Amino acid sequence: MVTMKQIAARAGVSVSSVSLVLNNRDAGRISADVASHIRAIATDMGYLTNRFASGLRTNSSHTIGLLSDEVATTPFAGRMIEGAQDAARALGYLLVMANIKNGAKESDREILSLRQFGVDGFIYARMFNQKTTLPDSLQDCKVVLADSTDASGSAPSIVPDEHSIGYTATNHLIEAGCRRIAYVGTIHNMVAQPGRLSGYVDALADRGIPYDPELMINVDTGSDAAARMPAFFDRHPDVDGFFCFNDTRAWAIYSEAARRGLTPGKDIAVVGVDNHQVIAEALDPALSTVELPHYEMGYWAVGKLVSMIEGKEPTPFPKTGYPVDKVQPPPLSEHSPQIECQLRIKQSWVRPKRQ
Amino acid sequence: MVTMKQIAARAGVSVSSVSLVLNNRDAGRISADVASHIRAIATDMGYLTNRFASGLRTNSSHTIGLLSDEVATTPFAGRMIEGAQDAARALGYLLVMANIKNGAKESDREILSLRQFGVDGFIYARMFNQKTTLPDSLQDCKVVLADSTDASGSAPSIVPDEHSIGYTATNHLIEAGCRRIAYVGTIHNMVAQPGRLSGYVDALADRGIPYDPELMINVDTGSDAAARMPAFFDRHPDVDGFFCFNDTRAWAIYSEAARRGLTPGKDIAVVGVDNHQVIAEALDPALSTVELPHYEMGYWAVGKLVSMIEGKEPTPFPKTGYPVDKVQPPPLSEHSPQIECQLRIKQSWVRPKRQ
DNA sequence: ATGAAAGCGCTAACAT
DNA sequence: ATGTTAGCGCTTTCAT
Repeated sequence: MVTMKQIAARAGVSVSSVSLVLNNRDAGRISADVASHIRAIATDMGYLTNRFASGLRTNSSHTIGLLSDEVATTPFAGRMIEGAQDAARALGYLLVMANIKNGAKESDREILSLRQFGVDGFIYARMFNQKTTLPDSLQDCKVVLADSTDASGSAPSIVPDEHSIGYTATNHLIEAGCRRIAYVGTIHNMVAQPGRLSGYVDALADRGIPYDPELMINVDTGSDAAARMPAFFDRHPDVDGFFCFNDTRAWAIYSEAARRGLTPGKDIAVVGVDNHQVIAEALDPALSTVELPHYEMGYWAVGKLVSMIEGKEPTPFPKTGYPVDKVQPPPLSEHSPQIECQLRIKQSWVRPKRQ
Repeated sequence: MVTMKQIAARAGVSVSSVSLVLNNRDAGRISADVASHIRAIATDMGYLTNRFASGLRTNSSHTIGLLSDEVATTPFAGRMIEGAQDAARALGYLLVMANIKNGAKESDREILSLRQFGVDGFIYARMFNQKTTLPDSLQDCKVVLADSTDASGSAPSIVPDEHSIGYTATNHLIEAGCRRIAYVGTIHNMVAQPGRLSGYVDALADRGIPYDPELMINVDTGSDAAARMPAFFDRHPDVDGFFCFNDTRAWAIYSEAARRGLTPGKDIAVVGVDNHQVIAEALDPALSTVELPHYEMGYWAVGKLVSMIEGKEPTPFPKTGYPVDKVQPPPLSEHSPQIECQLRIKQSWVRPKRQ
C-alpha cells in the first residue's frame, strides 16, 4: 500500500505538502507546479488514502449510514438505495446500510456499531410516508428522514407530494377519456391518503367532472379489494377509470374485469401508485403507474445530510444517473425542512373505451 | 469517547494489559482478577473500541462487503441481505452493501473504495442462479458467491438446489390431487431450468404419472405467458395443475383462468417458484410458492467468508433469527466449494378440483 | 504477570 | 511556500 511518505520521498517534498495537495487544501499554500507534480506521482503510484489513519486523526470517515425499517427488504427500497448511493458516490461518501426495526432494542446495537464505525450521519428511511419518532441512539446525531417526517419536527426530511400524485393520476385518467373515476383507497390511517384524495377531488373539479363519493372505495389489503370488487362493479357498471392508492389493488380490479370480459387499457383504465414496482413491470404492462419518487428522496436526503455534515449548501437534485424525467428541484429553505418531491408518470399507455 | 488509556488509568494498570483483556487475549497472561476488574471498568465506562485506531494498526476492519448486481434493487434481495446481516452481526462483523453492475467499469471504483475502506472480504451476490466471472478488482480478495457459481471454479459459492425445488413443487401438486400438471418454464438459458425440470419429471415418475412433453410450455416474460395461455388452455382443457418457473407466470394463468370461470385453489392448483415474493403475499394468497432460500444463502455465505478470513471452521447454518423451517445444514467440504441449499414450502394451501 | 515504548499513516498547528 | 513535529488510540514487541 502506497503512503504519503513514499510519495513525499519520490517528489522530494514533505508529507504535509502531500497531504495538503491530496486533500485539495493547497490553494495559495503550495505552488502550482509542485502540486501538479505531487498529484502526478500520486496517481502514478496508485495512491489511495488510508481511511483508518485519516479517520483516526479527524474522527470522521466520510461514511453515512442508511437506516431503514425493512426498507432493504421491500421492493421499492431499491430505488431509494440507488439514489442515496449515487449521491453518496458523487459527494465522495460511502453508504453503509443497516436494517433496523423501529422501536426495537436491537436496533440501538446496530446504530451504535455504526457510530463506533465513525459514520458521519444517518439517513432514516421508512417504508411509506409516516411520522416517525427517532430512536434515542440517534439523538445527538446528524439525521435526515426519507419518506417520513420527524414527529419532533427537528430533523429535516423528504416526503412525496401526495396531492400531486392524486392530481396527476386522476388527470391522467381524465385525459385518457374517463368520466366515472373510482378512488380505490385504504381503510388505514395513512399519511398519504388525504393528500392523494384531495388531489383526486381537485383534478375532477378542475375538469368539471362531478365528484361522486359513491365512487370512493377504501379497502384493507389486496385480497380485501378482490373480495369487494364484484359488488362494486355491480353497483357502478358505468365506472371507466380507477385510481388505486397502490398497485396491489390493481390486480383485484384486473381479475374482476377479466371475469366480466373487460380489458384494462381498452374498456377500463387503471392508474396505480407504484408501491410494488415489480407488479407493473412483471405482470401488467397495461397498468399505468404513478411512481413514488424514491430515487429522488434517497438522493436528496444524502445531499442534505452531507450539507449538514460539511456545513455547506445542500447539493441540488440529481442530474445524471437514474433516468429522472420530470423531476424539479424542490424549493429548499432553512425554515421548512420538510420538502416535497415532484412525481412523474412512468408509463402513459391508457386507452379507455367505455365512455 | 472513552479510551483504553482512561480505563488503564482508572484500573491502575497499563494500556497493554487493557488491550490484552479487552481483546480476550489474556489467557494465562493477565491474572483473572485484574482481568475481570478491567472488564468491569470497561463496561461501566461504556467503552467502545475505536475502529480507526485498531484498523490502522491491524489493517483489518471486521467488515465485509456485500456486492450485488442490483440485488438490493430487487424484491427477493431483502431476504439474502437479512441473512447476511444476521450472520455478520452474530460473528461480530459489519456488513457494508454496494450495488455494482456486472462487467461495468464503475463497479471497480466501488469495489476499490470498499477495499480502501478495509473490508476483510466480499460476498458477491447475483439476482438469479448463474455462472459468474468475478471482476478483476476482486481478484486477490477473499470472495464467496451467493446464488451464483464462479466460472473459474476457485471461489466458494452457494446456490439453491434446483432439482429439489422442481421435485417438491410437483410433488406438492400431486398430493393436492393434480394429475395433469403443466410445466411453465422459461425460454431463456437459465441455470435453474434443467434442474427444476428434472425435478418435475422425477416427481411425476415417482408417483406413476406419465410425463407428457406437451404439457411443458416455455415462455419469455410474464406478458408472453399471458399471450400464450388462452391457446394452452384450449389445447389442454384437462390440465389441473401448474408448476411455474417463477411466480410472475402465475398471474398469466390466473387471468386466463378467471376468463374461463376457473378459480385457482379450487378448480386448478398453481405452484410458483418465489421470485417476487410480493406477488404471492400481496396479490394472491391462494398461490402456493416454493421459496428460494435467499436468507440461508446470505447467512451461509457470510459464515463461509468469515471462516476464510479468520482461518477457522465455517459457522453452521442459522439457528435463530429468520424462521427457517426445513433447512438442513448443507454438507461442507474443502473440495466441493459449491454447496446446495435445501428449500422449503412456504404455503401449502392448494386444493384442486378438476381431477 | 505486567509495563514501556515504538509506530501504524495521516492531519494540523506551528515553525521557517 | 514548504518543512517540522506532535499526536490520534490502538497493537505488539521486548523488557522486567
